[in-house]
Amino acid sequence: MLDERKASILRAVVEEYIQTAQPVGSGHIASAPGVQVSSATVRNEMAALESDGFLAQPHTSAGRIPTEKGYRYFVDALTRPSLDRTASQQVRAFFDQAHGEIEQMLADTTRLLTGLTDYAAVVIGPAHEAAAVRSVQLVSLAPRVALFVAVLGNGAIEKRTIDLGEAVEEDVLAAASAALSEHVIGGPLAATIALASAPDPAVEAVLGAVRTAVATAAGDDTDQVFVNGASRMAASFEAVETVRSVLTILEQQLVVVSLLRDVVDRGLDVAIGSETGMQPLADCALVVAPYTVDGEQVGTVGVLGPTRMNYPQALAAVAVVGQRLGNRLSEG
Amino acid sequence: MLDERKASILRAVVEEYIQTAQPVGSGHIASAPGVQVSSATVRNEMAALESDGFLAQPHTSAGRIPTEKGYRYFVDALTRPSLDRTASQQVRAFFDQAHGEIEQMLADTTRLLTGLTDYAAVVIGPAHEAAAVRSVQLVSLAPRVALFVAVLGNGAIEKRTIDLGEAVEEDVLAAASAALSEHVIGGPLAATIALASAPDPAVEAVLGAVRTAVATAAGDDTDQVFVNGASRMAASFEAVETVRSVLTILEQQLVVVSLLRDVVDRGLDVAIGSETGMQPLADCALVVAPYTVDGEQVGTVGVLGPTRMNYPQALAAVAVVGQRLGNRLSEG
DNA sequence: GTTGGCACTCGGTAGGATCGAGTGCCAACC
DNA sequence: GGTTGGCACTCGATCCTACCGAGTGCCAAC
Repeated sequence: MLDERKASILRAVVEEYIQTAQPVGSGHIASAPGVQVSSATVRNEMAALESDGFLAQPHTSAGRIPTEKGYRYFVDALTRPSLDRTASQQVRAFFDQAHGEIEQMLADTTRLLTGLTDYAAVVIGPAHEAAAVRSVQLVSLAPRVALFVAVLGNGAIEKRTIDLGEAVEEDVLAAASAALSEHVIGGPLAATIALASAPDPAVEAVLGAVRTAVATAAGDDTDQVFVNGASRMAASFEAVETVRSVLTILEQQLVVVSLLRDVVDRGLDVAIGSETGMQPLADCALVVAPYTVDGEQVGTVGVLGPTRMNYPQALAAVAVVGQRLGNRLSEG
Repeated sequence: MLDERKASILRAVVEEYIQTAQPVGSGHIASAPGVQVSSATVRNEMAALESDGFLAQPHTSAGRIPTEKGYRYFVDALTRPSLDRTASQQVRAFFDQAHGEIEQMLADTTRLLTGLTDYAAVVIGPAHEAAAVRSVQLVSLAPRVALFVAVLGNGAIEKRTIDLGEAVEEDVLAAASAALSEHVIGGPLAATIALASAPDPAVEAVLGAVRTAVATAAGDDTDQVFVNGASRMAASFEAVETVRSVLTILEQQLVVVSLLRDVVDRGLDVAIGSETGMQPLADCALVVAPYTVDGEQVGTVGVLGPTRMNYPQALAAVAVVGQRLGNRLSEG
């Protein structure tokens, strides 16, 4: 725990550095509001903060910049989420008029977040496993190929191509559809698909193909990920190499999902630099918030920016968007 | 038209510059295979090529770099698409094992293209307008909300949230589904949706809602766009600012679609720099190829790289991938 | 028409001087 | 004892200069 004055100085350093991206010297801090001591005193305190690991010096005769520990303390103890009026109005307006397909809405949500924060935004869609099935159907596409289509309660669709092996009559397909409907509708897809069966061996063969098709891809890459604002990363960093490696991460949906999930599972709302566990994100910070639909945690929203991000704003934006998105999806 | 020797020199300059990204001097060219004259002669020819607008000099005492006109001549007259063995095997292997959902396959196709070329890849999915409908269905999601689901012949799904205005009985929804099925199945969705009607006013009301919902969003953003390898842009350019503006373009799906469509419509397979018509792409070249399904042109594949891209390779890769993708989608 | 020769250009690099923001330390002060 | 003004010091950034060399344009000779 830092004493009052050290805390004020650390806060001032972080805030200044976030704004200017330049190492900040004792002079600037001494003239900042909230610090009423001379630059010499500030220097002493900053030296102490440095030896405690909250600040670092790029080189001897430069100002200080916050370390990861410094940012962490800032986030945990020195600031609180805050969203300005226009931003919260923007959020309100967005969710008031949001409508249409769920995928479109989630994609638009990423745009909202990048607009609010000017960082890259990620939204992970509600997991399909949990959602109740409203309708299932088998549609013949080609003599030996059918499409299994399940409509979920939230308007999402789960589909799977079924290789039937041999030509199957329309009415067998219809019978299989009926058998599936009977057992699956109203429950979650993954859990109930095993229950469907039929006495007729031809129908049963089709059901078998459907079961395996649904099982194989389940939980694998069924998560829908929406990413937006990757171009903002280029604005946040000087080095092209940094931009490239961060973009590479953002392009890998599976990596992004596990990254966000991991952070949420650790109970964090911010992961700073190495806390992300990914070396290419050493200069990045990730702000996340899970959202709940009908009380159940089903997805995550987040923004990815430089470690010197505007944490109060990002935290507030992500929190309120997650909250609102959950509400919006809960009402159906 | 350039004489033989000027052509050889231009080709050598372009090839060298593509490889090294450095202005190339007369000495290098004179020692290149296919040019048997002294550097002095090369200098004379290069001066001529410059005054004809094929080459440019960054500054007086530097080598030459190709202009857009130089690249254009190179592409049109000095080179032919060529793909090395391993690359064509990669393509073959990919399409031999490609299977599953169409969206997944298209997304994987972008990955194939970035892998082949090391540039950003774009695939525009088959337009839904043309595809024959295999199945339509109305699924109730909430008391006043239904989901219209159409399964298309290629395995794609078109869906639309329907705001019913007031609560509608299950059986009315079923009747509307049946009426839709009757008129729409077998034809293209956009064209046949207007035909569906029913005597019962309650059912007709539902059908009206469906018609407007399908009509409003038709042809708007129904194109599926898949982009991959944006991080490669960062590797191609020095300036972060360039990377940022190109990324901004790639993030706007509508812009990407109209860009590719525009190039294809002009009958080009390559758009170089300002030929793209987009200022931020001044340093980029776009290689595209439309693909056909059952003889009809339904989509486009392309790669976006720096103007100094490997045209022979990119042209060949895009052409063969477009060809194979069309075949793959035609066989159903 | 081609070529070797040559003076010239000019970006890139290296070395050196200077500047100034910022530091650590110390003695004086309250 | 904590705070502060003063001061010598550090070191990156900036600017200048010299220099190098790749490359050019031009010209006279072949």
